[in-house]
Amino acid sequence: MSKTSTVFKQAYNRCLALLAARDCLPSEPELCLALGVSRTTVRTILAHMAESGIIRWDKRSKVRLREPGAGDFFPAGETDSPAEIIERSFMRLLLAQGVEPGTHITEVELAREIGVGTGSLREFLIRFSRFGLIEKRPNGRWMFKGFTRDFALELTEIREMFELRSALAFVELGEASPAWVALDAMETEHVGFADAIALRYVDFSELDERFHRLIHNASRNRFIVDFYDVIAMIFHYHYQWNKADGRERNAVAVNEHLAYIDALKSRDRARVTTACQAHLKSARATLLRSLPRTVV
Amino acid sequence: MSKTSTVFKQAYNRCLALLAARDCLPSEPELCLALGVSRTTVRTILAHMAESGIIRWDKRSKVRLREPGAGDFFPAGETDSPAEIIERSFMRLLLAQGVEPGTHITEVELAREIGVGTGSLREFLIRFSRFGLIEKRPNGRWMFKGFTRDFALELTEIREMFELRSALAFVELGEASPAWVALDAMETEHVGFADAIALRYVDFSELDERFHRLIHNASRNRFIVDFYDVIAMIFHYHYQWNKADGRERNAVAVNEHLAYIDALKSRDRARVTTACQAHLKSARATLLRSLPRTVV
DNA sequence: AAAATGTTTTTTTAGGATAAAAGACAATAC
DNA sequence: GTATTGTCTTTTATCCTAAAAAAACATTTT
Repeated sequence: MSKTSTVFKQAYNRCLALLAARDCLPSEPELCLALGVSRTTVRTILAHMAESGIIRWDKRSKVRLREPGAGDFFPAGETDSPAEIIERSFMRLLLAQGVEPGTHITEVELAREIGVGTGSLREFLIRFSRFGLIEKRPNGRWMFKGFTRDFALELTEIREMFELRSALAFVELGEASPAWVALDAMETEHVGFADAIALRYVDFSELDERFHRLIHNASRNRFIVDFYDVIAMIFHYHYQWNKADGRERNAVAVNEHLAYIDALKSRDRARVTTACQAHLKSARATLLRSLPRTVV
Repeated sequence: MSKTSTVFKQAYNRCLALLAARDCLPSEPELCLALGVSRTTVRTILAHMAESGIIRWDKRSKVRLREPGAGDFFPAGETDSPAEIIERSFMRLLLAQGVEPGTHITEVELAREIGVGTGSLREFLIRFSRFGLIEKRPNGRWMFKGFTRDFALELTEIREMFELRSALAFVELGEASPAWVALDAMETEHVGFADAIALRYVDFSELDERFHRLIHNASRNRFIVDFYDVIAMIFHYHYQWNKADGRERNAVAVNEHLAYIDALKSRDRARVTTACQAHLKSARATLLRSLPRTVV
């Protein structure tokens, strides 16, 4: 097979949504900007819409013939790129399903199971191997190390080491650093969350990630910043499938963050150390508590 | 094209070397063991040797007909796997040639330059990106960040953090741990090096790597252990092309290692901290001193 | 003349084809 | 009966190719 047409399908769906609010479409270059794709793709979309009888397309006139229905959209499964499909399927396998540590698997087998080409899968596995959850074995085999208690402990050990160092580097930032402004903005966001926590608790993980990234950036060390990718991905997927006591957990985290922000603003290294360690300790406890039951 | 036959060519050369000392070859399974390849490959080698008139092969008899000459061996360039060629070419480009920070390059271009398929190259680049020296850009482009002073400082910052922690973990290892035995063996090796340093100073980098890996392993943290891969690769290639004052540098390092080993054996955390930091500080200085002249 | 459209060329991507290498099983020799 | 060889099947690594998407160029419309 050849390259998948997810760019086209996604843009097509977005274009249909766009059409719902208007009775004709703008010029091709304008559509390129609006949809974020090339003109080639825009023209493919227009041709497809004309063929489906949604618009009449003749040169510059692109008139809507009928209201686009639910059946005109490409289904959700088709609009995902192989990379997205792989990441989701793989993380589900790893975190939600909980693969036994030590399980071996071949690329071809996994590719067939997920329904993608071996090339895309291999690329993902190589990229993913730096997360320390899989290992390349001779003869193109991969070993799942499992999302174990050991993994969680090793991950949090590095996280605590890096974040404390970053937090202390944060304190040393000059008065003029934009990070202080960003920190203030985040404090406000956190306060907002504390009020509406019950309603929007799922969105908190996004704010959480931004908050910790802001701190890690203060280290001005690419290895520390990059390492947060590992943490962010694990937490993102892990919490997505373990929402059990998310509400209470996030309420606690918001308060810890606020104390942490307060400490940072005080520029007091001892206070920062205390607040940072307190928050990371509770984050570690949460992670450990929600480990898959199958592992020791 | 298809899979390269580097396994065959390498094994063929090794088999020729084997034949020089004997007048006939052993059984196929024995050759498999001796050469570390499958019987399929062994049989391909035997067939090739028979065709070249080096041996007469009939069932179990594999009699040498003539002394293998220099022309019978596959040339050095053909026996390297694409992965090896890529790694070497790329590191030369990066460290020896010194690419300007911010240089962009496409996969196809680089693949053509090195003379390998884009697939192999892409695989390498993805794996290599975790070293923090390159970055993937949209549209299959890659950006070289350059082997700059900043990179060296960021790298050594993490190294020092990780190694000190590992060294202190080493001290806590139980009396029965095999690491202590390994440490003793290494001490002996180091003493040997101190005597013959002038002759074998190039081999020291191998011992150096094993020594530091032994310490890092004590951390029992996969992220710390894995990170040493980055350091080892950088140092390996970097020193390979900057042998200027290798002799003196290694003499100093051997002595620092001996002091470091002594401190570890004393189980005295303060002494370990001092010895570890002293050695890492001088390693950092050496690295900084030998940075490409082109960068600031 | 400026902007849009029509057409062609280049680049990217994902998957597959193919030879290399490994492995499995059957047949044979010692 | 065990070790070795002959033959066949499976798996792997690499490169190639088709389609998708972007980009460039030419033409037309307002």
